[in-house]
Amino acid sequence: MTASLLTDSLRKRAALAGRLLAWYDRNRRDLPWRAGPGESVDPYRVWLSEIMLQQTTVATVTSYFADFTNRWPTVEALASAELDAVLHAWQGLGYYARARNLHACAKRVTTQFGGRFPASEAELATLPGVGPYTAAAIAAIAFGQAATPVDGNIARVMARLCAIEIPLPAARSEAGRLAARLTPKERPGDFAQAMMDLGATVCTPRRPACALCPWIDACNARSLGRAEEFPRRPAKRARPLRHGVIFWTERTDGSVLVQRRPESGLLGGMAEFPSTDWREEPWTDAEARRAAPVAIRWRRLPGTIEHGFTHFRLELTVWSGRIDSHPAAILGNARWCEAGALSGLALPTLMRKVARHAMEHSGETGT
DNA sequence: TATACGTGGTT
DNA sequence: TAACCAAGTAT
Repeated sequence: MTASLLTDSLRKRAALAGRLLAWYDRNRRDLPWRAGPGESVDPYRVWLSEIMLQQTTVATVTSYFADFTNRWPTVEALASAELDAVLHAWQGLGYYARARNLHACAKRVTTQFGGRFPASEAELATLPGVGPYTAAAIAAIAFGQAATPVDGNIARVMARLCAIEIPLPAARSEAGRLAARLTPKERPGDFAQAMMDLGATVCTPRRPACALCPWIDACNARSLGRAEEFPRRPAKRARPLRHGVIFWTERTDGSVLVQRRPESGLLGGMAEFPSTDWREEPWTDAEARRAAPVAIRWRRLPGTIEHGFTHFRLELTVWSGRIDSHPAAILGNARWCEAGALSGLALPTLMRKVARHAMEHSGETGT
């Protein structure tokens, strides 16, 4: 018997929710940000985990979450940190606007709300970096409000349960409307987490384990034999390939030229090595020399750095140059960083690849 | 509504 | 291997 959430009785919907909660109680995963039995929920940890988990896997988040909560056990502690320290701790996690908003949000909660996160979905949604999903998730999980977050898991579970034919991203709001009809007054936070766990472990994007699903008899997509076809997705656009030249500028004392990226946009606020623009047209050697941060003898290192961003792929050529003493004319906002201090910089993964490549090839002859 | 925004793991 | 995918938000 399949579910029809718009016409099913309240009792039938409550039974469906109850079955999922029972499944959750049997299969509950112990995650570091979840309160253990008898522990009270800490809104700070819920919020921090939800921000980290945006578009990021549990496996990746775990070590960052442990590091952040060790260094900054409270929202006030995080608010007191320097932005650069937060960016440094966030390096490698990606989507760096999250780190900037995290810091801004901690300050807002500390100054505007006296260190207590607001409990309502509407107030939560006014905080930097907190959108509709995160506001609902915190309200439900940390404050027991009957809110219905819709993440990718929940959208997929609902799209299958109700065979939503509308393609993403519009399917998301439809999924939210339907999921709200299932959300129980009791344990709304557990219900949301149960939906997400179900999506993450059973109702997976590919090859869902329907035999293990507490909703197998209610699932419309399953009854149609089309579970894997939901949610419908629009065709993806190809990611263009962009090219750039990046300059590894070494002083005779071993220092390297670095600079800070603009506060917003790609890798905003993170450290980088001076580089050309990243464009689709490859750079000629002559163009690269003209774009170099200082007029010295450069050599092009063998090989390239390849890196994938969300909306384009990047191929960087690394050029290496050595310079004596203190050149009068450089820089812009660039500065020298001692070799041993590189690890103290907030370097995104791309720039770590560049540094590793440059150091591996230092001493070789370029082509 | 559409696009910008990282990275690592899986298939 | 290239594509796909992940507990989304800001603009």
